[in-house]
Amino acid sequence: MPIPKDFAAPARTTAKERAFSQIQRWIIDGTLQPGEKLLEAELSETLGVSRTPVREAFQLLEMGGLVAAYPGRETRVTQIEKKDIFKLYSTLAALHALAAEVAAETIEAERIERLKELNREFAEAVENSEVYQAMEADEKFHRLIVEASDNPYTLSFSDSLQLHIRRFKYVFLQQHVDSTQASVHEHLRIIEAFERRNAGQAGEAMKQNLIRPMRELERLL
Amino acid sequence: MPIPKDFAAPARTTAKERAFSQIQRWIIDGTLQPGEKLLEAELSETLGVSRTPVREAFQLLEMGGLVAAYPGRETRVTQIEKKDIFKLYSTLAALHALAAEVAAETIEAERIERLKELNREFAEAVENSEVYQAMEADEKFHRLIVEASDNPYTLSFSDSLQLHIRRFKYVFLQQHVDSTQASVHEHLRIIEAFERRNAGQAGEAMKQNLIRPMRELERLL
DNA sequence: AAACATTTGTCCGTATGTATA
DNA sequence: ATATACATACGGACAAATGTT
Repeated sequence: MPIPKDFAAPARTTAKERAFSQIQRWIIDGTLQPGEKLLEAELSETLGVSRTPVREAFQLLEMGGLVAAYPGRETRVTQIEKKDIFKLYSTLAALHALAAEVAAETIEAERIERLKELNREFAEAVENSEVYQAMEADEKFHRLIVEASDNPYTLSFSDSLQLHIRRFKYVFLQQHVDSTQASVHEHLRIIEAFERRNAGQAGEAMKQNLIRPMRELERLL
Repeated sequence: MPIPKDFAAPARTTAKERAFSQIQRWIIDGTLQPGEKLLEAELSETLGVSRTPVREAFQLLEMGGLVAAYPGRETRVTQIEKKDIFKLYSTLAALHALAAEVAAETIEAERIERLKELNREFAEAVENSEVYQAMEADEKFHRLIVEASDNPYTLSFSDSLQLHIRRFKYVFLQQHVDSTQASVHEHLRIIEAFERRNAGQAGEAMKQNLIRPMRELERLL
């Protein structure tokens, strides 16, 4: 079989990117704690690269809001607090509602089928209390809708918010997430709205699907 | 008079930040054209700094979507096209509508007063066909509302979108913007909604205030 | 195909600035 | 207040990769 020419993204992976991804993971899963000071020298040794890619990674993380840099002084992991739940979810709800409205007008049958699949996966994971799998399926479900809305700005903002939310779940709830039967049904309502090309219903169902878990999270903390 | 201790942000300005700001300006005002290749060496000489801060600036610009980096190969200014008008404005409208709804519940009299001032400035600039001043006053008006909504995620996304929109206006319309009398009145409706603490009206008026100029821009191109 | 000219990616040294004793 | 230790910001050199002749 002929190898398909290294299609889509030949982009080789640089030391900077590896450093960035790894440090990001450590912040999200709590290995690097909120408020912790990051030392270039220490991390560069741990990661087996020089200080330059680590420095560059810090700056990217700063733009994403995962660390705060005080030039010439230090770089620290940002804090996160209960108030952020509302700020994160309300923003995400606004963006995903928009995405759902736009997607409702143009989404293809094939993508709808994929959404159904993902929701089945999600339901199964919920059934079996596999919280991590449920979270992943849920995120994929939402991301596919944002992709269908064909808006790179929304997509990038959404990814950024999801990261912070994930971090929140890890730090505060040790990965316990709000995957419930209710969410499965909300997903079905969204899919139904897509099939009927009903943008309004799609947007509303999407908002519901984000506002409800937000309230639950707030109640838990 | 005693100098006030370098209050709030003592944060010294680094070479990286200067490079970042300058290159960003050049991209937005079209000095650096869409699709143009950026050379580290050339820019570092122009800016009178070494390649390091320039490289760092490139990476930040990439996160903001103003340039695209192909690792090991090159970095280019991103393209922009008519389709982006809808993508940019619809996203901005969703975020600003949210901001207006939240702000309506909590905004203080003082800030409302400041909004009135800004809208007077805006109206005056529109009256005198000072398009640049009008654009600036309009942006300040919107930004103040987002600040009032007290959500750093929305604020940072909004700033990012405004940059792209500004770039759009420069590149396609040579700074001709859609500042009309209609916008002045829409601003008044938003202010009125704030005074009545009517979140729904605030959000709707805000959407109107963004969807209308979007349509006008689309018509013009 | 191979050597060349460019340009980027990475490393590390040094100066400058910051915090601490 | 001064000195000391330390971390960062920046520069410059080299290595690796790209695409070009």
